[in-house]
Amino acid sequence: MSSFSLRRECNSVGPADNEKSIVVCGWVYRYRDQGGVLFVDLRDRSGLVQVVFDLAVDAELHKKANALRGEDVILVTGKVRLRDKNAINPKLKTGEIEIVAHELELLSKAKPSPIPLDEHDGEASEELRLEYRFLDLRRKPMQEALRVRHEFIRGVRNFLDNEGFWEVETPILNKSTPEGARDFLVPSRLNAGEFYALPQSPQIFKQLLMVAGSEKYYQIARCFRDEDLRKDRQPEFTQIDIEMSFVDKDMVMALNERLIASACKAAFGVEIDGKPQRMTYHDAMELYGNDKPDIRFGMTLTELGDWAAMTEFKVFKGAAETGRLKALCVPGGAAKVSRKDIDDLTQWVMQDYKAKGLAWVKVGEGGALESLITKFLPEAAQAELVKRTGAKPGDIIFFAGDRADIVFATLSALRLRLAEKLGMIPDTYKALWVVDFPLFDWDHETNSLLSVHHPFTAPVPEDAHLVKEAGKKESLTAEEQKALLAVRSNAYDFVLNGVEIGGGSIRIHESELQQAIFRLLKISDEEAQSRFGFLLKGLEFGAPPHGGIAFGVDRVLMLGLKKASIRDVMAFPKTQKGTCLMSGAPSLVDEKQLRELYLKSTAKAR
RNA sequence: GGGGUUGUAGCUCAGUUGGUUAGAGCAUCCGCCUGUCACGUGGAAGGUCACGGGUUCGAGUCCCGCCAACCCCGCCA
Repeated sequence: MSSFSLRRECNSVGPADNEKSIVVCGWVYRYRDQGGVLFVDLRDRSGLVQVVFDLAVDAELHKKANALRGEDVILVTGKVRLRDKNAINPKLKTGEIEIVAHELELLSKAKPSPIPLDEHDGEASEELRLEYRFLDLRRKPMQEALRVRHEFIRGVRNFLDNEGFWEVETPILNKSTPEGARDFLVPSRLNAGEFYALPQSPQIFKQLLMVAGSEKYYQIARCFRDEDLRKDRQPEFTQIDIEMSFVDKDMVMALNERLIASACKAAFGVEIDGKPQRMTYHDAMELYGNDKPDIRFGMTLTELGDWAAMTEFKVFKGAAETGRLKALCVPGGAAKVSRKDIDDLTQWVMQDYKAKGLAWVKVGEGGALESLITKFLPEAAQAELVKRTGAKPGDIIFFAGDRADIVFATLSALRLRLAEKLGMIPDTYKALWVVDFPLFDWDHETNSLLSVHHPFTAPVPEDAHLVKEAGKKESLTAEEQKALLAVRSNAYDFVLNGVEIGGGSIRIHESELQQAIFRLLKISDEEAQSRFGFLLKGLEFGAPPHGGIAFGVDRVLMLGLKKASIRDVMAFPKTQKGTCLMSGAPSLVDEKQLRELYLKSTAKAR
């Protein structure tokens, strides 16, 4: 029997083990050389325990221990001993005992770590942490993240298993469906010039599993999208992918509320209170300027479209006529937002959100409005403005008047940035469902309709006839097409603290409706057949009504663990340019490999 | 593709108006210390100031370029 079989986890050793001879293994976390006595804090996945090497007990062993350095991997055989009262360390779970070493085996010598692993020595730059990820993952916060991630996914599996779901795997090597995000492509060696695509999500397969009679499917699915990265976006990420048959929207939403509550309880130990509220897309945009609003704080937008006529300000009047005019009232902002801040904010919204400027009004202590534009605001307009925005002395009001999308983007961004700056965002969790998204969007480039979600999303039942009727017509005028922008989709997004963590819909299960949608999206029969003919074919062979959802595991964990990016909840994430600083991926490959794949690079040699 | 921030010892950072030999803490190496627990303590070693140009008598510092990491816009059905 090897000594390993006798091993105890460091954190498991306690007073009950007094006088017992035990084996512990792990990494040298800290060592304290007192001359005649040497202490080693030994770390394994479970935690820390103090090992003592005493010159008086064994001089040879003490000398051997003297050579130990941080991160050396050792095996210690020793006897557990209760510490003296004054030597107890209350900060350590194992602080009441220590292990008097009788044998020491150096299992693996370690070079000095290029990054600090001791929580008290701070954190290296992320660049170095990614290069030495195998060391970074030894640190407590990262170990914790991996553990919680495991608990979360286990919670999901337990819940869905209890609800009768089957976990089914779908292909990673897929057919490319150039729709939505950019595909990662994989060249086919056996089929010259042809490519697989990595799945952006298992969307079509999970629908076909419903056609296949699986009824309740889920998968912890890896998804791939070749788009630019953000702190909450990686080229590969993990989704809880779910699809159910014979359900309506409310059933899907209700199940997922319980799922998220259950998995969060398992992972974070928190009870999520009550049912998340539901908000229409329309309300989310009008009140927050955003389809994924952070509702942990108020500061909602004020409608000023009809108010513009009370002013003598051409900029406002013009905006209200051709676009929208809305305002954001920032409580206490008059003193906290300086002229310099306003200048910076103005430059920011012009640069990033295409705003033409940023008008503002401060409410003085006496209630009088102070601004460069007050001269355009008659008494009555000023009073009405204060009334509508609910502004109090000391507040500042920002205006955005422009094309609707610019107004929403500008004020939404301002709201979030100022709330953060002024410390208005409470440290809580608030979730909501956003529903009644439009089914179509307008593509200004091609002057045609686009899917907001994906083309398999069903309209709400009340609006389905509009789509079917429009689909029957040979051609539609621009007006007829734009009328369809009012059609609502039977979709739902789950939003937590201003982050979209899940989204789904009831799908189209009738091929007639599906074909109408394709016609409206100007996807020809041939094109539809070549791109997703296998789904359309499936829908013709008895497809049950079905719907589902997908949750971003990384994003939920980022929020639950209060991390600044999803990189901190993934074991081996990529940089913003999609590279792996540890492995060096992506990399050049041999000419021979390319030839086998019928590929030739057009990249210019560096 | 665009805007911004950062880059100085192994690590985290300081470095004034452009001016002598670029500093500190931690880590490393050599010592001292028998009850520490982020031990303490004496000493030593450690620098392509990301990289390439330029301005200047003189550049870590100013200018131009470039690379990388990060944040944002575009993009992400």
